[in-house]
Amino acid sequence: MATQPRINPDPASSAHERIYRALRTLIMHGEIAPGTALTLRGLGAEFGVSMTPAREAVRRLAAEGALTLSATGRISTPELSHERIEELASLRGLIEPELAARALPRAHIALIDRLRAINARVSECVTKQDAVCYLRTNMEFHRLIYLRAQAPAMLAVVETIWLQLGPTMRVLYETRQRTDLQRHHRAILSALTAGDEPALRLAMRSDVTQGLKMLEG
Amino acid sequence: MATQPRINPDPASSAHERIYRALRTLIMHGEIAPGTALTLRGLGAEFGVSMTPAREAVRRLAAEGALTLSATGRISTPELSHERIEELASLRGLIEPELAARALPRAHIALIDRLRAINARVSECVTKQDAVCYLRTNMEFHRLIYLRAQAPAMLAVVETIWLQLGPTMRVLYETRQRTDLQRHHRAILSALTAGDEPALRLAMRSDVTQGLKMLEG
DNA sequence: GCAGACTGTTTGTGATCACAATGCCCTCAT
DNA sequence: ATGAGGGCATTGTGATCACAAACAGTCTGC
Repeated sequence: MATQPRINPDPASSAHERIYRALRTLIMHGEIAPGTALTLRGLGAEFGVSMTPAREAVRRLAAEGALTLSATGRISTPELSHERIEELASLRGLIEPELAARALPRAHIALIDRLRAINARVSECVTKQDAVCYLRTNMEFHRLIYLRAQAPAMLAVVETIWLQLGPTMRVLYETRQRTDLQRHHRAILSALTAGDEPALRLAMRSDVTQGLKMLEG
Repeated sequence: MATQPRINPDPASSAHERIYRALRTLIMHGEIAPGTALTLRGLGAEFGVSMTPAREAVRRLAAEGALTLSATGRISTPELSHERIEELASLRGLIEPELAARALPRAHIALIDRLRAINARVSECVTKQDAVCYLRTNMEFHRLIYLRAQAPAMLAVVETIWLQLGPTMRVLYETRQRTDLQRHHRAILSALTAGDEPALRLAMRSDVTQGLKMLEG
């Protein structure tokens, strides 16, 4: 691999940024099983770069909790304990209703229509039994609401939590019964339409907590 | 600077870890003003290492929001907008009461005594008009409570938020009147002693939100 | 048969270097 | 006096290398 002259000076497409985004998406969508081992040289080779940018991407993802570094520096996707899952679920249950409530005053009919469209795609994923598809479109649903809240710092925290849950959620949604996954989304849409903040907070909290609580005990 | 042979193989004291911890403490305690520029070579020289570990520490801190990377890659401590401060304050107001409530069943008299001792040191810092001292001991007070909650993921999120607020809080606490900074801490101690969860949640929320809300508007 | 030592390989860490882009400051023309 | 232009120092990026620790496989000795 010869030294590649830097063609593109755009910082948004620097080597470590590309690896970071690619890995982040894979992890958040649950496309990497918990406990999977990664290597810097492997990642570098996979993306056609040296170890340096791979290391930076890994460090960044580790700081966000998306990857685990062992005591000896080995890299792997995290295997979450039940306690940790409960904590992360509680955090979602605290923050996401707040984001929804902040989005509510700005939720016009156009937004709700787009949400309905995404929700239809969520249903497709459920009937197709496609966990990755489900996770991706479900996050899209939530993110579209939260973007309206104009609260980037809160959204960043929530996305970090999604990231930490990613590998585990995939396993989770493949082993559980999929009944009524859509009920909460319908309740969210109703509350958004009616402008009913307490109902919205409740529906959001249920949607977020329900799927994860069943892992405990 | 000649190549330093690796004396200490302990991963907890690797070069990038040392820089990370040192910088993190400085930032969280508000010892670096918002908008201060840093350089990789400068940090490396300061800690007697090359750019490589400095870069990793910076990348990690940037991922946590403790440092800002400009579009051209320049490194600086963040200058938070009022909106962002409000968001971070709201997050604290959501999460920290929950942590306190989780700690409550485990809060024995020994813990409360230690909290009283820390609180006395907080008072000293206030009378000394020492902002850094105040921030450090105040965080110690909160962290000691939250450690009892046995919720490492939640605590990590909260500490990340403290980290983001660090440089700004210093400025904040130097320009405001310091009346009744201790009132909330006393209320927290009372509620802990009485085992009164609703009062504890309320006192914690007030303590956390009060100081930061005055920046808006 | 099996546990423990050993060896070759893999892997993360940190240093160093080349490079391009950025930022800064001085100069000069208007 | 001021703003535009140019050259130089500074800075982040990525590649490459040396090194030591960790891991995995085998082999030996009991």
